[in-house]
Amino acid sequence: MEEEKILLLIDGNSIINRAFFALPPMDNGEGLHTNAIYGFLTMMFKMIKNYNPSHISVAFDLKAPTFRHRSYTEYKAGRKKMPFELGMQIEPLKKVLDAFNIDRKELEGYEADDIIGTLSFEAENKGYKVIIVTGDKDALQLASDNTTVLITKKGIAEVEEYDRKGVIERYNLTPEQFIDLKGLMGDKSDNIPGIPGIGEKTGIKLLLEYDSVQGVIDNVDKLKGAQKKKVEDNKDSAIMSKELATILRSVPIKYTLDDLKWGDFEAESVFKLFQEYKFNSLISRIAELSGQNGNQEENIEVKKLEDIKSFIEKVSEKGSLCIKILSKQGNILDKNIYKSYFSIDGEVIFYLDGDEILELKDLLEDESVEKIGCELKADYIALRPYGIELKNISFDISIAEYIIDSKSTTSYEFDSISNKYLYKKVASKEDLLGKGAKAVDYPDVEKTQIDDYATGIIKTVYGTIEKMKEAIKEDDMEMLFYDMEMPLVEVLGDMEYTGICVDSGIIDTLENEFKEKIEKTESKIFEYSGEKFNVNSPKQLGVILFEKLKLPVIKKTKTGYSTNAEVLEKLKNHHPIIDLITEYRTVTKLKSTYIDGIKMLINEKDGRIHSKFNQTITTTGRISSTDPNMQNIPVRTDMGRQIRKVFVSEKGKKLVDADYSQVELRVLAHMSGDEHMIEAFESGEDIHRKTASQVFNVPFDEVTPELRSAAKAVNFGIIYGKSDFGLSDDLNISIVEARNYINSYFAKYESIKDFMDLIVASAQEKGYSTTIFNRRRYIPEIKSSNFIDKNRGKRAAMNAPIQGSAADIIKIAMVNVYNRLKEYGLKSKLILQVHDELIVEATSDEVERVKELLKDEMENAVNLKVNLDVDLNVGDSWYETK
DNA sequence: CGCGTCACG
DNA sequence: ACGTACGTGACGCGT
Repeated sequence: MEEEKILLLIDGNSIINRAFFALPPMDNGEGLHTNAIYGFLTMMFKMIKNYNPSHISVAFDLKAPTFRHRSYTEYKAGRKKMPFELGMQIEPLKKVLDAFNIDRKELEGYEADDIIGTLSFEAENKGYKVIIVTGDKDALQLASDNTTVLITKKGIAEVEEYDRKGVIERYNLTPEQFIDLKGLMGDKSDNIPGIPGIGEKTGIKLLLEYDSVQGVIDNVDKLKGAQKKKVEDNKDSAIMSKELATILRSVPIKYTLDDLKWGDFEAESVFKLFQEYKFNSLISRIAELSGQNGNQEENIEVKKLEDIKSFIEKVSEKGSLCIKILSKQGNILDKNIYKSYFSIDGEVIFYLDGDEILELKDLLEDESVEKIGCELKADYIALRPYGIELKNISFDISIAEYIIDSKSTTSYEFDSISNKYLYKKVASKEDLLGKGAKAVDYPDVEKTQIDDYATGIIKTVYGTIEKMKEAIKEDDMEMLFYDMEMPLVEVLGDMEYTGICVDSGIIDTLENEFKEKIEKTESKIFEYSGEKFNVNSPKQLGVILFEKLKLPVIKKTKTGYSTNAEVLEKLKNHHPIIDLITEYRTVTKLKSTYIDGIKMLINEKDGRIHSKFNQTITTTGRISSTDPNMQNIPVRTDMGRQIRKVFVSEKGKKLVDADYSQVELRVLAHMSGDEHMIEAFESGEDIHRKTASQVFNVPFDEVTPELRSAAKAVNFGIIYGKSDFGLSDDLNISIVEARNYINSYFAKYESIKDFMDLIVASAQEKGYSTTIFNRRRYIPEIKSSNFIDKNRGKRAAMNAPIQGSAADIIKIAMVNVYNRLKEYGLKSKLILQVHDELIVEATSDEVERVKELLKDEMENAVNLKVNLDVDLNVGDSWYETK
């Protein structure tokens, strides 16, 4: 059966006009107003979705006079000129339509209406269904059984639908009579006179009686009084008005209906325009639209992997295999695989059910077969309970996209990658499982949907991998990607799978200790406040402190009084309740986040915590940790540090903790090449004291504690681009003094100053800054005209190379440590990374070798202009490794 | 789900 | 003159 032909006709001028006045102003940041284009497009997309047209054309008016002007010079006289902000949007809209390969028409001497009338006439006769969209009711005359006219109401969001029947119901008139109505009542907006004094109501009444303008004129004698006179006096005007209001249905325009076919377009050109116009929310729609029409992919074959032997042969020959494993919810240590999918070429996809994966163990562990995919760490972990160690994880598109553009706002899931590179909408994890779900929860999800989901991932991998390889090469990030990030996938997977042991006895002890302390402190707080309230509610606390106890308000937040630690510090001498509140805050934080939070996450099978390490989160290249976050376990205060007693080594093992000393400052010394800073590190002395002695020109032995802490604050401040204001606040000195410190610092370390200036200038020019290993961070806001954003961008530009290079270095060290432990056949395992610190759980007999290995690999991860220095500590718990 | 708060490097 | 240090994640509250 032939596909139904549906023609969508849009009155371009009418709709863009409506859109302009209906939407608040928008612009693309470069002076181009965009609200009308945006409105037009959202309207058009809605129509495409609702009516699924096979053909589309958009008709425009031209500035040149039309035949109507020639027959009636007053036609459309007095119309206001198009606002400048709207006029500038017409050409860009046409560009978008062209990019979509949507037909558009304009014809000198005729209006958009007439073009629409002509196209709809032919289409109707050829059996099309026609949909006309306009804001102008005149078009109702075109309604018929096969032509539906949509009139926008209230802006552009809603439309009223009229077919022939609809017009009759609404107006008691046929579509043809609608022209007669215009003849009688005229049209103010077009300056069509009609018969003065006859409006919509009278007009309809007359037409019901006499059928048409001619009918009314012929029967003028039957009318009475003033009405009779009006009609007699304006006969010619009525006839002319009807002519003016009649939409032509045979304008001399050359076309064939086939030219109006819709659906075949270059998604990339649309994407580029949407980027230029900053239509971020519309970008994902491109994929939908291209999927909906013409471009649709043929369905890929998904079939059971039967002939394992020949499959293995083929894979070995090809040397690469794309994998996606879907798991059921369950314990990380259990066999949870629901279905595994494989492809060699992206054209045929094979699957195995559940435990059948064991048949591919050798292949998956074959170092000579590259494994490609998306978020392969999950596949690595899913295989571990089966005794399978996925080897040679060589290309992960999620990680590739992360290093290509590590925006903090974008997701690196395959569906957004597909959107960006392929302009195709594929079923996302959320589409498959619903919000929040993390694993396949069979049988909630239809089998075919699951296959489609896996297919989407594998197609995306094959569709994007070559483009990504090019981008990586282009940006000189091959070492970063192939030698650091990709090997790290297995390392992080292994860390996650291994986990860290917790001592539940200690957790319970601490829990009770904290609980008692909280209760005691709370009741003392209530004594002082004279009433019970929720101390954890900043709102209620604010009322007690600043209204009931009338303490001075130090700072306000958007929503009320600020009660943060800084404010409480300033209030502590005003009232004894303050110290209690601070105490309460500290202890509840420790209990809720670190005791209760961690307790919930202890694995019931092995009594360990399997924190997740994420490789695609931070903008700088650092790793992040969640569930729980093992990278912010307290250490700075004594009470907080107690938490570290919870994290222990297994019996017969030790924790070996290795941390880099001043790695970021060393990176700064290296990158800037500053001779004095390098010399400071080469001296092997305490770096902050050494800095103080250099900057303030005092002998090393005479550096006072104050000078040392000033130097330390400046050293750190420099890394973050801190201002004199911030420094003065930190050190409790005047801004002038702080500025003097910074000036002396830069006077001594001239090359650091030059380096920082260079980074900022380069980021301003190129839009990004880079680490030692060419990791990029894009900083578009550095070009912002907003002072605050711009300055924040500058600071980010200065910090990213330092923080990022340090992240690069420890990643190299991690990969090397992991490989050496394996290579030597040691049982010790790398289990944690905390930015500049690695923790290995070592069997007692291996402790010495592990210490040596850690120090060696970490200090020699890279060769900088300064040495790297690692401190080692060993203990039975994390608390002891200090 | 945004906000305020606070834990880490 | 602007506002004032980079990068994270988790919790409880209140809408």
